Amino acid sequence: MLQNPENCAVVRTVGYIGGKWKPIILIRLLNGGKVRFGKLAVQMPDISRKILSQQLKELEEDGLILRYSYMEKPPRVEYELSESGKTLIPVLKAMYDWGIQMEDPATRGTWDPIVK
Amino acid sequence: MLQNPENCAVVRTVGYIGGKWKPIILIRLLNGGKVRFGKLAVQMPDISRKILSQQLKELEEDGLILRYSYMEKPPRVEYELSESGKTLIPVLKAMYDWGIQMEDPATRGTWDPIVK
DNA sequence: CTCATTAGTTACTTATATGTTACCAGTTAA
DNA sequence: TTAACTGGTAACATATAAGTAACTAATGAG
Repeated sequence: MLQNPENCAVVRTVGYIGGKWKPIILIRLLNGGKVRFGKLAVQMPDISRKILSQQLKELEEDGLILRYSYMEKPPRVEYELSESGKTLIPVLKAMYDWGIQMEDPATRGTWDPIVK
Repeated sequence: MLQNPENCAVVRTVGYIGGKWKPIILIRLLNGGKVRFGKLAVQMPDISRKILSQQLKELEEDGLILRYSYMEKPPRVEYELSESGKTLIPVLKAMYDWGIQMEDPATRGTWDPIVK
């Protein structure tokens, strides 16, 4: 995880949810319910499956998501926000709102998975 | 800055304030007023002056802080949160509170520049 | 004259994050 | 019997972030 020499709580939070992909993964799981690995991969075309797998494993190790693996062939694995992960919702909301404010109107995207 | 292929607002926010040092710098400037470069350097013993300088420049280029350079020798430079930077306060607060929740009690630090 | 002062920069090195490609296993359908 | 399905992993390559050491310039103090 991100180094944190001064043991700053904000840096710690960045370590848990920062980076290029973790916010997107978390937002995909925000609406609740289990989501399959393959569905996440389809929803995020630009992330490689290796990185997706790696990020999911880190989120699971950090206790933010739960992983359900069914012993079937072909395999089926589902992910879901944990109780601890749900406490992130107001944090993600604050970061999301601020990021919207800072968005260049000319480059404005339509990507808005936080719908409610 | 951090790549953001899906143009996600949360990732954008991480790009502005993420990393190992930016949260700490911003928190140091939260209480308002101008702070000299050297004072920041003393308050953050583990950051090299080169990196501190670089991070301050990025924050300034992003419009989050203001830089006042007085033409004196030896030089004097002061930094201050901009109006745009002040809009970060609720975001940092949310991230700070969450980070405190996640802190391992055994490793609990005493570092708490958000005093009020 | 010489040294300390301040806020940097330049060149170079190391660490961390992210990415590409190829490969695997057990079952079902063609 | 051959291919497709799924959720990975291993080996390798690159990109970004962070760190180190040496150096600069104008003035004042000793």
